[in-house]
Parts: sequence; structure tokens; C-alpha cells
Amino acid sequence: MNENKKYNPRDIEPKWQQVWEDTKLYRAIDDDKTREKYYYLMEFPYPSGDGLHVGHVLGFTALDIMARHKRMQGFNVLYPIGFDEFGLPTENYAIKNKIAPQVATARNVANFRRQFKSLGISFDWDREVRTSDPGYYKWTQWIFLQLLQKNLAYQAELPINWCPFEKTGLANEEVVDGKHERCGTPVEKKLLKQWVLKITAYADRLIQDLKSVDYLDRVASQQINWIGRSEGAEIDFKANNQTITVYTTRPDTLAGATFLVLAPEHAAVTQITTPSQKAKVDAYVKQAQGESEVARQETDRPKTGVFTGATAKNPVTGDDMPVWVADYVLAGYGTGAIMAVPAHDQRDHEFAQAFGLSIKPVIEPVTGTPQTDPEHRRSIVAIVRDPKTGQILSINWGAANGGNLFIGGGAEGHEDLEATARREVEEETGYRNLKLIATSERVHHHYFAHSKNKARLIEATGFYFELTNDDHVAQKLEANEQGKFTVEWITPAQAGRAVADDLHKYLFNKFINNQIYTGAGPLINSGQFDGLANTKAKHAITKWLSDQGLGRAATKYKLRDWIFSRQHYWGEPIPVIHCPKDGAVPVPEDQLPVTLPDVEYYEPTDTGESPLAAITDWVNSTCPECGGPAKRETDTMPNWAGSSWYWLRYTDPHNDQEFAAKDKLEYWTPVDLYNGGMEHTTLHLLYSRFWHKFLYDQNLVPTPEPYAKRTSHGMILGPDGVKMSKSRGNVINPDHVVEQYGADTIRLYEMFMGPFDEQKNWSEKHLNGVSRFIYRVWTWSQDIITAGSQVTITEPGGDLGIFEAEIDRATQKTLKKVHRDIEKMQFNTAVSALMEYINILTKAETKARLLQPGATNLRNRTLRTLILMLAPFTPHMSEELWHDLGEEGSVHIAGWPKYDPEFLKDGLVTIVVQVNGKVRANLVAAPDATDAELTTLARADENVAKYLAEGKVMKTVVVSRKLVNFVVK
RNA sequence: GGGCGGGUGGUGGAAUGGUAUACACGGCGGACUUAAAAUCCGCUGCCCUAACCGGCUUGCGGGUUCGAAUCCCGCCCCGCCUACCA
Repeated sequence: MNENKKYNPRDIEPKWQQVWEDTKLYRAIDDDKTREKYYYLMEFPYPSGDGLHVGHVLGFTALDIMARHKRMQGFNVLYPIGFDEFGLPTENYAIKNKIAPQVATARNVANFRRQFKSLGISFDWDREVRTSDPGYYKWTQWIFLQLLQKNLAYQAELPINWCPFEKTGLANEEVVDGKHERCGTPVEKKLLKQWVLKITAYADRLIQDLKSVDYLDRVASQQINWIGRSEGAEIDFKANNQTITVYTTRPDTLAGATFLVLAPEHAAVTQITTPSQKAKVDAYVKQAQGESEVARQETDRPKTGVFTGATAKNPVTGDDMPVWVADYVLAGYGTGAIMAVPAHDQRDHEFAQAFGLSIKPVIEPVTGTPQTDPEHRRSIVAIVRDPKTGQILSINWGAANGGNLFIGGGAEGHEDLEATARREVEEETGYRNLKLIATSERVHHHYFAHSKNKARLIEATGFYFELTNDDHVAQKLEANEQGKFTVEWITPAQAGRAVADDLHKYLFNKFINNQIYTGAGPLINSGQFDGLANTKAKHAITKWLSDQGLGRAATKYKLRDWIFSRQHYWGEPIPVIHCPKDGAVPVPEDQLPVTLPDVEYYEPTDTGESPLAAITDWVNSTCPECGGPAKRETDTMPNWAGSSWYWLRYTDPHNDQEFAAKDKLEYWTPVDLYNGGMEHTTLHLLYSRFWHKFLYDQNLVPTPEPYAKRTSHGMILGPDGVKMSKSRGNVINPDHVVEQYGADTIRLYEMFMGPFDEQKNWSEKHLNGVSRFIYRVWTWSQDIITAGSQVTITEPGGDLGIFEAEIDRATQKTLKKVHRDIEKMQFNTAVSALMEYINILTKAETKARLLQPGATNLRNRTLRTLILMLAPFTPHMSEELWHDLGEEGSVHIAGWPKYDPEFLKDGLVTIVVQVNGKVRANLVAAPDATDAELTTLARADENVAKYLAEGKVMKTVVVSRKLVNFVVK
């Protein structure tokens, strides 16, 4: 027995990494017309001092597997890498350690490169881009100038989010729960002149074009929610000689608007406030402004507000509408003012109740399921509460007949409805001493009365009574009601669960839970619009307002323009010069890039200006327009700028004439698959789509969308199930795993952990499984390779032909699954298919037969296919085995094995025999057996026959190649 | 409150209308070893059983179907995103 070569990843991994690098094995070839291109993109990392973490490994490995798989199939694959280098953590590190951010970044990047290479990721390193490289950010600045030229970049004095700790302005997106997402400091408001990008100009297209790309559903829906498009109307009201314009999505409820509310920051507040209310209003506004964002964003806080003394007129009803100021109206959305419709908006309802303002319903509720040709009936629902116990009177019809209801009934003739309600309560329950507390509006309820076999539309009015005393008389039931129900007192909580009927539930929620109706229905109390369906009334009322010059249709978005200024050193300088005469003048293109000067201190200044403001010989410049003295813009771009176009630069990374040559963009874009974290769905992904669309409009890129497909990897949590963080001490460093087990093992393990897109916990225990698998593949392969040149003396057993067919079938089955699973990004099941395959190959009997002298061809083709299938997953081991096999070239450019369905055709299939859906036997049959043959075979089974004897076979279901099911009665 | 996921053995998970629990971890037993590790072999959802046979089981309740983890209705629970957005 000769000693096989040992598996030693510490030797073979660095060896092959060096060979791959030296031979530029993974180079993407520009403009190769002979091959189809494929562009894989993984979000480039921010090079933090901590290095790569295991979450990076997951995404980069997954795309690496796909890239290798495609390359082996002959595609011209672009799988590039770069570094998103600007950002606050590096600046903070620089401040703390008195080290230039350029130096810290270079060091971190070197470490990332080393880690990527140690994992065997097949990047084309010749295309590396770095966002803080002036050769790169020259073009970031250039794109900004194009935006400026098209008026999509503008300056505005805005109340911006201000972090008092980091002394910087923040984008809305960086504020989480009123706190700065990075440092947790409560955010304040500060007025500053800011550069802003008009992303809202692209809002509709950013929604529309999602239809043309293949994004995960949750990614697309999150983007749509974030953009938050809503259609409605702007309506102008006159109050105290001022015009107040409100925005509403419910112009149909205009007649129900009983007051107006302005945000405390609304510009008209001071003008409309009457002298007598001035002190109160000033105090309220001051208090509201002093409150932190945190407090204002707390949910369930009571409504507060104050009357301005001014009133407006409702254009439909002519009624007076008091104008209030309240902080539940946000200055930043719509027009910062609303018309309040307390009958049909929960927030307005709470406010009206708190301040005793009038509530006027203008839409009649509709419940139930619409029926065709219904019979109309006038009826009531009575809800009776006993104030002593808090319980509610209910009648229980039994689970089969609709369960619990309150008291319902029809009016007789022209009977007064309240009288009907009292009569029905008495007849059905015997209770008669009731005090009326509230009455509902009329409710249209559609249902099908099964007892009478009739479709009905009832016009029901709800009555809410309290019991004044327990006296009651005997029930007076009709013959068909007797014994059908029981009368029960139930708690409100029980009622909420037990009463399922739409109409009864609606009235219960209205009277007991103080809920209001926000659904659809016909208009009432709306003058000329009465009776109109509210969906139609939306348009009718908007048009009516517009005809009179009182309003107009309007579309609003939650998405705000992108605040593009940061008061920091470590970012791209905004290429603008401020001239006292000519204003903000763009830096001429031939003067780009505007590079960052060396500075001594990186701290932002107390005035909120960036540290660049202190470098006078950098700041002082001349105006490109008039040549007079002028000052450079000292703000820099946000960290999202460099990542908003980097996938374009990968196509032509060394071009110093343009950001990328047109023909290279034509060839490589769009990105075929873009993978990244869910956390970038609403920020980076929207920003980059916006920039891309803008460049498309300038005819600078060939496609309207940057990424054809977007996927997301799940987060890897620490072993404790909590997000990895330094402070928690649960961070796993991939370096240690690579050192201990090898890169191939960590790669395979991360693929095997679970579904790619789901969140999962790191667990060292489960590493053993893949580690053993790799060891078994290695050992088995070495045995086969050794056998290749040896004559073994094992006795050939059985029929070699059948054995060959079996092995080939297993190989093809595995190949089919691995191929499909890689394409569907189901790496965990691809790995388990390979595990099943190696389990078959290493079975003692199988292995012995493979080592027979006559099986030379079989074992060689089996081993070759195994190595090729594994190559994308475990590139180093596969390369080593490939060469051990005597191959000269790299396994990674060898052809992906061809799947041949012919191999799967023969062979017997297992047929399941069921009796009444329960498995009673397994049969082995030829795949082309007829239904009749299968049935006969199934009946012949002893155990099946036993169950068939229990009754008569009513029906036989046969699914060819799968099962036979007998239905026996 | 709204939106989107999800709930399967001791654990990670597989199966998208056709043998539920593949694959792996862990556990138990055995082989090898002076011993341990590593490796190899066997068993491993629950109940009944000496074993076979059988019964039960995919969060809970109902429905559709010859057949449901999978489809439909109702409920419970968990996660993520979002939130006075008028």
C-alpha cells in the first residue's frame, strides 16, 4: 500500500493563488465578440480597519462560484473589485490617531487585498478602482458638474439634520429614530446652505423602471415604499387674508373637513395668528421646535396643538373651519398644512376629540361582499352594554350558523329605527330598560341570507345602548327562531374575537373601540356630490376645485431631495468656486480633479465648516468667469457619491479622457447580477439608479437601468444569534478560519450554512461537516489517481456494464442539480448534492468496483467530473487534484462538464403505492411501464392487497413514474 | 398602524400538489488504538412493539383534493423594513 499525498491547504492554496495571479487567469477581455459577456458585481467594501468579516465572505464567495461556473461554460466574465474609501470611520480614526486618512486607507486596502486573495476569489485585479484616488474622483466631480449644468444640483438654505457630536450635516436617511445612525447622538436642526441633488425629479421613473429589472420582490417594494408616491389634490383656503394650501389624498372627504392644521414651522403661522392667540401660539411653536426629533417621533403620544384664532371656509359646505397649529403635522411633507377630516382619519379624529372639534361623516360605510341583484331592507343593529359589569349582550347562533352576533333586525313598515332597535332587543333577549348612548350613520351591508336564499343589501343603523337595570321579560321569538340561539353576556375582548360578521364588527369597533371609517362608500353631507362613490368623487371634487381656481390635482413623494454636502475633510471636494460677483461657478472641466490638500487637523470646525475652510491657500482662488478673487467650496460630497457610478468605471478603469469609453460601456453594461446587503436598498441602490438614469439621459451610458438583476445575501449573525460587533466580542475573523481549515473549507461552509438570502448564525460546530467532506473527496480522489497507474488484484464482481450505468446516472443527476442550483443561487443544496454523490462513491463496495482493472475509464471520467463540479466551490483543491490527474492547464478554464439527459433515461423507478392516500408499499418498475401494468403490479403486493380487501376500489389514480393510489370505500 | 418574510426532529436545514424529515451537526453503539484524537461502520422524529405490522407528526383551527409542509379561509407567534407622510 503506497502512502497517498496528504491534503494540506496551507501549501496548495497559496501556491495556486500565486499561479492564478501570475497568469492573470481571471482577466476579463474587453470587447470579445467571440464570447458572450457576463458581468457579476458584488457591492465593493468600505475598507475599515477591521478587515473582511465572514459576511463579506458569503457574498463574494457566492458570486465567485457563479463567475467561475460561467467562465467554465465559456463566458467572458467580468468580476471586478474595488474599494469605497471615503467615509467617516476613517476620518474619525485619522483624527484620533493623528494619521492621514490616505495612509490609513492604503493600509486597510492592502489588508483587504491580502484577505481576498487568501480566499481564492477570482477577481480581475487589473480593474481595481479606489474612490479616493484622484484619477477616480475626478470623474465623480465631473458627473456632479453635469448634474449642476442640468439644474439637478442646487443650493438651498435648509433646516438640515445636524449631528452635534460629529458636527456634520446628515442625509434624512442617516437619521434613525431621530438619532444619528452611526453614533446615536440625538439629531438637531440647523440652517445651513447646502448642495442638494434633485433625485425627486426621477421619482416616477425610479418606480416605473423597476418593472424592467429583476429585483427581489422585497427590494422593489421597499424602494416603492421609500419613494412613497401618492396622488391627491392641493386645495387653497383663505384665512385671515392668507392663502393656506393643503395637500390631501382624500379630496373626496372635503365636505367633512372641519378644521385646518398647520405644522409649527409653517411660514403662515405668524401671519394668520390673531393678536389674542399670539402668546399661546408663540409658546407652542417654541416648545415644538425645542423638542428633539426623538420625542416628536414617539408614537402614541397624545395630540397637542393650539388655535390660531383664524378661520377658513369650507368650499363645499360654507362652514367655518378653525385653523390650528399642531406638531402632528409635519413641515417636511406635502405643504406642511392639512385639512382635517376627523370622521375619516384616525389622527384627525384623535385631535378633534382632544379639543372638542366637530366631527362630520361624509362617507357611508359599506361592509360585506357585494351581491348581484340584492333585496333592500331597512334594519338595525343594537349593541347593549351593562355599565355595571362592562359586558355586552350577544346572541350565539352556534358555530355552524355564524357564531356570535349582537342584536339585529329589520324595521317593520315605516317604523322609527330607534323603536325597532328597542323592540328587537326586547323580543330577542327580554331586556327593556335601555338608555341610548350613540347612533351610527347608515351602513350599507351586502350579504347572502342562506336561510331565505336571498341576496340582500341592508341599510343598517347602529344603536348603542346602556342597560339601566336588569328587569326583563320573556323573549318573544318567532317560531323559526326558537331554540336556535342562546343569549350571552360577553366581555368586549371576547366580542372582538367571537363576532365575525363584518357589519356587527364594524359597529362594535365604532362604538366600543372608537374606530373610524376610512374605507370606500357613497358620499353624504356633501351637497352636490351626495350619492357619488367616493372613488369617483376624488376626481369630481378635484375638477370642481380646479374649475373654480381653488385647487388642483397634485402628486407628492415621501422621497426628499438628496442633501449632498458634508462638512468634512475625507470626501470628494465639491468642484465649485464662489465668486462675490458671479456666485457659484463650476470649476472648469480641464481643472479637474479638485484634489484634497494636505491638512494638519481633520476635525470639523465649530462653525460647521469643513476643515478645508482653514487652508487659506487652498480656499483662495480665482473666479473662472471674471478672474477676480473667489473662494473654493469647502464642503465635500457624502460617502454615497463614489459608489453611485463605480460599476461603470470597472468597464474602463484606466481611462483618463472620459469616465469610461462608450464602446466598453456598450459591451459590458448593464451589470447582469448585482448582489449586496438589504441595508443598501433605499440609499445606495436608489442613489446609484438615479445617477445612472441621469447619465442615460445625457446619452453617456447605453441603458436606462444599471443592474439587470439585484439579489441580497442574508446577514451572518454571531454564534450567539446577535449581530456581530466589536463591543459584543462576537466577531468572527475569516483569517483564523482560513488558517485553521483552509480557504476551500470556509467557502464551502458558508455556502452550506443555509439559504443564501436568509439570516443565519455562525457556528463553528457545523464547519466539521464540510471539513470532513473535503477530506473524503481528497482521499478518494488520491486513491483513484493512484489506481490509475496500478494493476489491482481485486476480483471483478457483478456486471460491470450495469455498474457503469449506475455510476454515470449518479454523476449526471448530481451534475444537473449542481448546475441548476448554482444558477438559482441555492448553494446549500448544491453542496448537499455533492455530499450525497461522494457518499455513493466512497461506499466500500462502490469504491472496490471502481478500483477494478477494467474500470479505468469509468473511474477516470468519474473523478474528472467530480473535480470539475467542485472547481467553483473549492478552487484550490480542485486545481491541485486536476494537476495530480496529469492535466496541464487550469481546471478553471476547462470546460464545464456536459449534462446528458440520456444517462438518466434508463434505470428503474420507485413507485409508491397508496391506499386512501396512505403509503402501503414501494414498487420498483421500469420507467415506461403503463398505468395498467403499474396497477396490476400494485394490486399484487401483499400488504396492498390486505388494505384493498377492506372495501371496494372506487377509483385508481396513477401518476406515471411516481405513484399509484387506490381509493377504497 | 402599514408593508414584506417566516414558523418542519435535540440543532442548521431539505422537499412548491405525489414516500415529510434529504444533506449536515450533535447524540448513542461498534471497529481500529496501550490510550485518546482522527478515521471507518451502524442506529438516531414521536408513540406502541422483543421484532414485524401499525398509529401519530410540518405553529393552531377549518376547507379544497384520490392525495396538502406546499393551495384557500380564520387565528396565534416570531423576524425584518417602515411609520402622525394627511
